Amino acid sequence: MPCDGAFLRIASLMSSERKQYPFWLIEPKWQKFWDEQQAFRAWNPGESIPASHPFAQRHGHSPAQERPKFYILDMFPYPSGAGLHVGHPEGYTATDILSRYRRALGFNVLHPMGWDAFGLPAEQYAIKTGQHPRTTTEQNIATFKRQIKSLGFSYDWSREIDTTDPKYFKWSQWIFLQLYNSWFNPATGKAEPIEKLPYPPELTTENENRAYRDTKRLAYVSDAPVNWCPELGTVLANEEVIDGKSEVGGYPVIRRPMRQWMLRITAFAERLLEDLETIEWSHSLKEMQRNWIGRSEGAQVDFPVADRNPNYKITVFTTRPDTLFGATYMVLSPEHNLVDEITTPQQVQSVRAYQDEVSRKSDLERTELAKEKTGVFTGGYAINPVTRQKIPIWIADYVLISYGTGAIMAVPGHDTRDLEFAQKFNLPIVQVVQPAGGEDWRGYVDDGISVNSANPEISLNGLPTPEAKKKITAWLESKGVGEKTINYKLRDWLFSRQRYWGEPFPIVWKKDQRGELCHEALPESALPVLPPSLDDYKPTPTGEPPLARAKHWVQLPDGSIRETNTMPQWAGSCWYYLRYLDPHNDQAFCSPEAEHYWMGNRRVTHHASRITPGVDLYVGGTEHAVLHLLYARFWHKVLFDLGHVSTPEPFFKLVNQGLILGEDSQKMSKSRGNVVNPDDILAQYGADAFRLYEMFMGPLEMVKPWSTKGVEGVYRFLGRVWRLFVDEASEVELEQQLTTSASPDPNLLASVRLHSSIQDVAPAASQLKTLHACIKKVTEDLEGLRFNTAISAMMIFVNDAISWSVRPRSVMKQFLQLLGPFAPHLAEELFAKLAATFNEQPESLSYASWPKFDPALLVEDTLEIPVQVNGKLRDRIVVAAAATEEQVQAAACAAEKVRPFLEGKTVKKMIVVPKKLVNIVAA
RNA sequence: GCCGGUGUGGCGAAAUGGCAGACGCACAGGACUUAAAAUCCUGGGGCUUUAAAAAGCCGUGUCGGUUCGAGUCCGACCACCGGCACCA
Repeated sequence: MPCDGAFLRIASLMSSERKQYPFWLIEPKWQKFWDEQQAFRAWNPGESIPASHPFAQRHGHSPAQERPKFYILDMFPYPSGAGLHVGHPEGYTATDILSRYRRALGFNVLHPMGWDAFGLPAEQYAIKTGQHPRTTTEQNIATFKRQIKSLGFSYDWSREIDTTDPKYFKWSQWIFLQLYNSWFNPATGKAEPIEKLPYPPELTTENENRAYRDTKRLAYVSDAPVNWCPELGTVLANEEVIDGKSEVGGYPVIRRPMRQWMLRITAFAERLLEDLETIEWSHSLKEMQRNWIGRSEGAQVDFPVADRNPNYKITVFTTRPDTLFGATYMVLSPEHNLVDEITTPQQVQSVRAYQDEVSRKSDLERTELAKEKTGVFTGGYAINPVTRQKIPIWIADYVLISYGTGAIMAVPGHDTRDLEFAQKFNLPIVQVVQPAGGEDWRGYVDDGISVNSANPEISLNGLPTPEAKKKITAWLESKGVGEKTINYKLRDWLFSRQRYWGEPFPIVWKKDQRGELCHEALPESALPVLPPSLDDYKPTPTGEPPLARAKHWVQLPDGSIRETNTMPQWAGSCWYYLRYLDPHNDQAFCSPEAEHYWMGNRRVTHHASRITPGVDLYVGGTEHAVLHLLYARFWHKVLFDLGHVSTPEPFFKLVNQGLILGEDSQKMSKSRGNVVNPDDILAQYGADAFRLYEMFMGPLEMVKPWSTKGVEGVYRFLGRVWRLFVDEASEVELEQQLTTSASPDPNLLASVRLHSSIQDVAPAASQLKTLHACIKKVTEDLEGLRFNTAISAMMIFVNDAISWSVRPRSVMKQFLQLLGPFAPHLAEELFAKLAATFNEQPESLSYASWPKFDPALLVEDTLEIPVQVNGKLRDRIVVAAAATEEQVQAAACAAEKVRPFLEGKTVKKMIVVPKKLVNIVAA
């Protein structure tokens, strides 16, 4: 495919359509210039800055760490074979504009880019074609990088990272070891080194200690049922399964017990929830995280099993302990481990049959498709601890083993699901809550007043639900049969995958004295653990990872064997923002100095004390709301507890860019044929127009449809800017030269002369007003991330300035500074031309200090003020800006079109909003 | 079902409680041109009255409220988009 930039530019040059301005000469010229100059290199503490670098020229020789920092981050892309789509540059343009703006304000800006390159698509492609994933990954990265570079983003490419680079994933593995070698201390609420773990006194042998230790690690091995996707040949995390299908590819997922690595994210549930208060994320995103964590407050209650050894008890979790008197039966999940104990001989057959039937159902069949409740009676009974009645124990698949305790007390009177079940199976339904509004109590699930809820020791009758909950919980606690509990929906993170293209675990398995397999961490010196080379990357049907095929790699000389699972794609993206801080450090994932400077805080923080900003601004799509963003927060907190980072949260402010839809307002997809290829747009209109259009479409966070006509609009605007600055005759000459010259030579741009109206004269008051209104609007809008209205402010400036017969150089120069962050190539070109024409010291626009607006210049002498009568606009009056309220009132009443509306009426009141409006209330 | 977001011209959109529709697209008219493209200028919410200038009325999803004044604040509802969902 001839998708080379130069080729496309020549092709577009030859097309009949006349171009607005020679962007195809300007854009590569400045991209090359920035590259050669390393213009956007961010400086770490202690680094010496070459005197020739524009940062040094602007800020002198003072060390970088004395400048305020600004860390502005994009979600790094997965370099797919399809190349960049128009959604990527939306966020990237926004952050680029802000990076350039912050540099102009004098900040030391860290704005890096990298590649999240481990993952399934590369591996599947490898299986299909037989190429090593490394090869395709490198090709894809090269394409992405070329496309991203052609947009002129001001990334510090010296910090580029690639998660598949052993120099990078060495530290992903290192962080895994930190998790492995830590435990969560509930007393301190923090991750602590595993060496500090206290052992219960009853453990005596080292084997017992080891087994205990292994159950406490933040990275642990579990045999619980997991989401297995046969089609992908791997297990998946809960977060990667949507409606019972794999997020990638949409293949069926079944539950199956497998020995897997888990990360103890649940220990951090409360902190992950609480700390959302300390960061500036969108309301909806925080809500999604809260939802996923799914905290609910309630009580655990023990129900003794009747007619059995009293040690048998069923523990349930309920958010409605106040309805305990209404619990008329119990339901266990079919997988619950007490089912076998409880089931009576008569019921064994039907229970087994049901368990068997359920186990064959996918999650989708168990939930979405199941309209009718199913279940069977176990034959066993439990004792309701408050009514002392025997209540039947059922099993049913509407009770999930993975939530709460895997068992419920059923209160059919006040729970929709229990009611449905009870009606189907003729189980007793009693009322224990009286609705406040007199509705039917059956199936009433909201708060009300407790009724029928008393035994000789306790009565809830007459109490509103919240008080009834408190009272019964306290009573249960006093009896030792229950306690207040907080339950989370969040499950521990399934962290291993049966894949080739991922980080190997730094873990080996050995046999202990008794011949049992146990795991052991490799020492740090063994890192990075490189994956073996394989001929066959295909998953195995048994679920054994493909790495197991590399026999020599798996077997170590001392007889131990390597862990053959690999880490999920999220591992690399969990901490990449930290590696950017110090990407070439081979002694640590990042130096403490770099971490303190870039993640630390020089500004004053607001409310709670623990807050430090971390990444100042993070921009990316919502699709990572509960995956990457939750996992990264979790890892960051562990690193924080262990003293490796200085902030509890990684990303202080986070903005989601909205999805860009196709021209037909539908999601872009190949099948719909509405996909816009950035390369095409770039070839036709140039990078500056592309960037500007993506920002002009509407607010960053909104979902919005693409319009190629809209690109033409901003492209015309850039053409107007060009013509505002350059001499038309000299441009015609350039065009003629271009038609004769074989290859486009950027040096030809030198022949373009500045427009003769641009002169070194003092600006008129009206010109200054136009300029300063623009400075004010653009500055304020950049602070508020309102790129679309900032651009319209610049359009207003140009629409005005184009009619000026004299264009004062100082005004035009400041306008270019405003334009710079948005359309950097064009602005640099004109900025340089301006300097050259007036023999000014050439200055890099990238580091020129941001213009300041002067409010005094915006003050008007006279004002046009609308006059309303009874809230309806009737006329406008012109008054002196200094006019008193009385004068304004008099002028308003005297206005020609106002008088007819006052005739025969008395003026009751007059509202005068200074400099804004007059409203006359008359009756 | 629960949670969140969004509803403004033909379209993308803009408006610290104070002139609704800035800016742009599309469209229409004009200038330039042999012509077209490009460019430049002008005009566009709806309805009614008028030959016209002009004037009046209506208008920000629907209904109601607060206010001198509501796209904006409050209450109820409707539609669309996104997330979660047999979560006890």
